[in-house]
Amino acid sequence: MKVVRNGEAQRAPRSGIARSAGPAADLPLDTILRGDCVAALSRLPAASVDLVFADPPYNLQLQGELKRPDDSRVDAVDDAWDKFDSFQSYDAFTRAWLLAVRRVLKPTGTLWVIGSYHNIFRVGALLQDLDFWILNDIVWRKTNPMPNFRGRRFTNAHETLIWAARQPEAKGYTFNYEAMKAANEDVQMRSDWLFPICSGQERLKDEAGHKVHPTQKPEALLARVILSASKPGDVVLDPFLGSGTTAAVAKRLGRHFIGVERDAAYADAAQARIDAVEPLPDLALATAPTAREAPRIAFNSLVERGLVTPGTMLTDAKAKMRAMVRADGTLSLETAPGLGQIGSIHRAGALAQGIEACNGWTYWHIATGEGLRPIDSLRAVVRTEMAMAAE
Amino acid sequence: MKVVRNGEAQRAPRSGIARSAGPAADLPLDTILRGDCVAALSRLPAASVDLVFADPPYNLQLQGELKRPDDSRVDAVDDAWDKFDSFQSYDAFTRAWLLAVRRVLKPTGTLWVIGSYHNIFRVGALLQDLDFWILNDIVWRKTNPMPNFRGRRFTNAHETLIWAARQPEAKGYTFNYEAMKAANEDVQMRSDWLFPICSGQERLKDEAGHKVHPTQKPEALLARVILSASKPGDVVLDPFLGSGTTAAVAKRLGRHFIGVERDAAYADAAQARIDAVEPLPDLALATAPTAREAPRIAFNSLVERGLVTPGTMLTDAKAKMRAMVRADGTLSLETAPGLGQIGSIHRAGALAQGIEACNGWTYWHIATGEGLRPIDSLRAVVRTEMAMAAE
DNA sequence: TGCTCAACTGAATCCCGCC
DNA sequence: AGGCGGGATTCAGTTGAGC
Repeated sequence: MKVVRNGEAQRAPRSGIARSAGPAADLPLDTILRGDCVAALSRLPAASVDLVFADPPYNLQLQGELKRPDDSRVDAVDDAWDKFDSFQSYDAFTRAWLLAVRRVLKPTGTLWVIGSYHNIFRVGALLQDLDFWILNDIVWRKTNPMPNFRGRRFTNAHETLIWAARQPEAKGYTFNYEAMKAANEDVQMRSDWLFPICSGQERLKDEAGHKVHPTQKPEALLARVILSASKPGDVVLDPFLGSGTTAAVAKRLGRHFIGVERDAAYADAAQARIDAVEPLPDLALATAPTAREAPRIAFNSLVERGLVTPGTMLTDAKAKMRAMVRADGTLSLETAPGLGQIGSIHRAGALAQGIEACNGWTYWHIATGEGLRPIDSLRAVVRTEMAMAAE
Repeated sequence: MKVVRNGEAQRAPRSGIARSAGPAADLPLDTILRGDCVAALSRLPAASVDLVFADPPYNLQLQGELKRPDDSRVDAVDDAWDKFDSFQSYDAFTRAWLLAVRRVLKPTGTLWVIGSYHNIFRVGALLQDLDFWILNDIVWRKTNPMPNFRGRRFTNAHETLIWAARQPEAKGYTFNYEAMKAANEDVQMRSDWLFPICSGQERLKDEAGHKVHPTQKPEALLARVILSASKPGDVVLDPFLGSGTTAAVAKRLGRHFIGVERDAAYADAAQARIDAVEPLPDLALATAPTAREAPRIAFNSLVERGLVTPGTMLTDAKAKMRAMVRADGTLSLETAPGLGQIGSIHRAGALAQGIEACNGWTYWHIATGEGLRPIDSLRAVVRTEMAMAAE
């Protein structure tokens, strides 16, 4: 399928603050659009949204009354009405809203969809058919799932989320790797997440004490989605807003939201909920400075600043390989025979090990009063100096 | 789509003894059929198999080569059998073997398929299209998955299994509910299972020490599948036998097996492996208990559960050092100058003291009505929740 | 024999900005 | 827009050599 790509998307700055460039002026930011999501999305400018979270109808095939995905009642429920028709119309519905989402997503934008085994396989296959690019499937493990009452199956204790980029080979999508790792005891965040279901105080209830929405998602789940895949100031869209969890969490986390909801009662409850949310202060939001986003420092600038003197010998951590620092910031390998023994700290490190690539900042060490230290520690000094100078 | 149903299917007895009636006389029991699985299955009698476990190619669609941070190359699954021209051709392949499986399944039979996000959505959607009836999707959580080396996604730490009945409203399929519950410390077995990947002694190696099959599954996984969904004496079919895990476990557990494998080297290795298996005595066929998961709690989960609010200030025991809790569960040191003052509770604690490592749980304290308390004291609440969700 | 440590490994759709 | 090159990136576990 040929996909229309939009050229107007803004590029986020490579370094500096993590907050993205401002959203397009004609976006209905921080509002709930009432009505059908495909129609509402078609009125938004193309390539304007950073992150989409979608919690579509699950197409639960309950015995008895059947409803179409658009919630219209099936006129004549007779025996001829078979499941294939139901899947087909669910697929058509899914395809329609996925295409609408694709149009409003920035090229660097990503999409999350949550579902259960009733619908998630269809959604995932359609995502692939429509040329989205799956980045992960995520399992939400419920601490407190509903038990299986009949004892005829395993307790259905999880739901599945799919995280997908707008297109294959998407570069530049947001993934706050360091924040996720730090949030997970300093090991990489995995694809299986553990959260309680939404209950207690968090669960919206009407005056009669009945739950407002049958499938309200926990805020913790949305918080992890939004924190992992967006930056403060980004635009988060939820085409099936329901009780408004996505919008409430986005607001609290300093993101803009756009919600679409066609049920007036849901939209009213969501609006009231969102209004009561107090955004967190900026300081509690700034994403951890990632190594990738840190200002680039050339090794040569260490030489220029006098932190490293030309002629200094660098070694690897075991002091086996040696290289001399030259005045232009390149290294000269001491022991390598033949040609090509001069290059950047990275090339020299790769040559020293006989491998293709190497991070010279961590490979090469310099002798100090307290023993060998990686030259990366000198770069930290420069970075600190620059940060102080900027204030 | 209209699905061809086989009229010759036998009706299983409505109730009765746990051990199934004997298998059909013309079944090639306990053998490996060499060749293409669709062709092999077409030669089996219809409605003759109780349980199918299928581990089809995943269609991984790997692009280039991947290297670890130490520059070593990841030994990827690049075999020809995993390559498909398009999703369309993968779908055609899948549809063909699913239809072949449907024919040989008894009306009470069930099918398991394992896959990853690369293929499982297509398999699941096709199962539904072909009128199978999904009973559960099961998540195999890996204790020791391969990390994400580039830090651009979540660690892909699970695979998905679909458990489906041959047809909707299937009655009389086997689910050993009590055995599963007993194996799970007397609470219902959930849809998320925790197992290590297959390695060590269990992993088949050739004379040169290379793995025989790139994707050998752990026996523990197959044991749970077979113990949950079949009875002793049942016929278990694996259309993609590979290294023979399904057959080996089936034999050990007192089930008959039929394996199909077209690669001669795989089939030879599987045959040798199966020959070495000693079936368990009848009395020992009771299920083995599963180990409980050691609860590991991230500070972030306290934030996600609302036990600690973003913006809260933590201090050390003497209230000298201060740090602010951020929305993603990381801390921001208040007094450290320059960059790099954001990190996990452990990193922040180490930074605050100028030491290499620190247990943030005991270092950081939170103000309560009864004075400062270590944040470790907040973990008990989460531990209780997690213990209930653990296996 | 027992301990330590280095080396190796696993179904993986794994970078990005600048010229 | 394609190529170049700086430089960022890993967890749990097994095996075997060395002491």
